[in-house]
Amino acid sequence: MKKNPLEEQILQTAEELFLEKGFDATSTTDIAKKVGCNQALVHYYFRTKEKLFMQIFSKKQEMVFSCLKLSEETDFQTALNDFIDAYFELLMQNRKLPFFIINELIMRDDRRQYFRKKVIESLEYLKYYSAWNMMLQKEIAEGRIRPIELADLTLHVVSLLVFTFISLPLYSDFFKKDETEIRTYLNHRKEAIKELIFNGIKSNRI
Amino acid sequence: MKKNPLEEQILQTAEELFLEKGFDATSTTDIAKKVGCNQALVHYYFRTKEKLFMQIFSKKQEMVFSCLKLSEETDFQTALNDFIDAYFELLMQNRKLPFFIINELIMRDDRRQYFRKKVIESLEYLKYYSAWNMMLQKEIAEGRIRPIELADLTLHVVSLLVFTFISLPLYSDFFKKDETEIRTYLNHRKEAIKELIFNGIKSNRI
DNA sequence: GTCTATATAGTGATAGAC
DNA sequence: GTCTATCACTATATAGAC
Repeated sequence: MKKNPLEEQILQTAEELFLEKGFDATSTTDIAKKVGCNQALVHYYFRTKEKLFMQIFSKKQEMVFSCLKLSEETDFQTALNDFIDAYFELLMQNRKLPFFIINELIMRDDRRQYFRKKVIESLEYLKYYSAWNMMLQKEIAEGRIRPIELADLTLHVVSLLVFTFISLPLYSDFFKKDETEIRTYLNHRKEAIKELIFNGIKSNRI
Repeated sequence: MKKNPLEEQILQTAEELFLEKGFDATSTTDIAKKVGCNQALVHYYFRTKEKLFMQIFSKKQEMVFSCLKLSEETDFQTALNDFIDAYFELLMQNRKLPFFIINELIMRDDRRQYFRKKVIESLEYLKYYSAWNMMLQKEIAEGRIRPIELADLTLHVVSLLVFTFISLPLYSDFFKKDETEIRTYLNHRKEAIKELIFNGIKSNRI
């Protein structure tokens, strides 16, 4: 089913505004104004603001989980390194994604339930989890990584990655950085985070 | 100047609601309803919603910087350990503080400028920064800590601490945890974070 | 100081003309 | 499919009675 170009444009503009300002602070009038049409048209295509939002939210939410696949046939350290690279790349190209998701999940109970349901439905993730865990346990057993829960390690990594992008607007605003400097900063942060993680989990028995 | 008890109650209630739902999602009508008075009274005491909010925001913002003082006469590792303890304690007793501050700073340009100005005004922070940095450089020079920028280390620590509390609503909601379990979880996270940090920066030359 | 009433503006959503 | 007009609602803020 081919979409009307205007419908596409509304969807596109809504995405920009929702990502920029969140659900509450974005009105259908704002969207219409930016598109250059009238506000009724937004409701004609998507009926409610909520339905329009959820199309965007569920798409963005899937991006969050898109990096969990791990390259088989390799060791834990390489897999983790690749994961950090992939996730960082995703976030560099979608800088507002972390705050957008977190904000909506924290602010609204129904979004949180929706998100939770999606996670549980996707049994895939359990599969990935146990694959990761087996690799980690092997490294621990063989004395290359100090004993650590996968859940803890995951939280460490996610904290470091996500907060980098949540705090990015403060960084670029406080220090008046331009796009080139921001890119340099982000690449620097990626390496610093990797260094902390890999040194932090490395067993000192070797 | 003694405050009217109702004025105090409005301020208190506004604080709860702003911390819970943020500026946008809290109306002066909400506040009045929870206090048990009428909406006009909120405006009588504070004139505008913005002025009421800023009283709370600036107070909360100061809390963010309240843990920077470092205990003199000690080594870097101990000082960092104490800092993490102090900050974690502050956040455990003010769990909504991180998201509240971040949310307002990201959503509104004027709040960001206000925050920035406050940071710059407080030259105190520079003093603390160079004190921390001297101690760190000493540890690096003597081979106990691997070379690292203080800015990077600070960002690591803040990321790990702050994200723990930003994501806390998701944790307690997803896994249906009660208050006791949450406390256990938080204490566990604190130790896990310390472990990562201290192992991550420790020089392997010793 | 506390109330009711209201001015003004903005919201999401729909009806109906073209 | 796109528009104008409008409804019902909620918001902040103020005026004025008591």
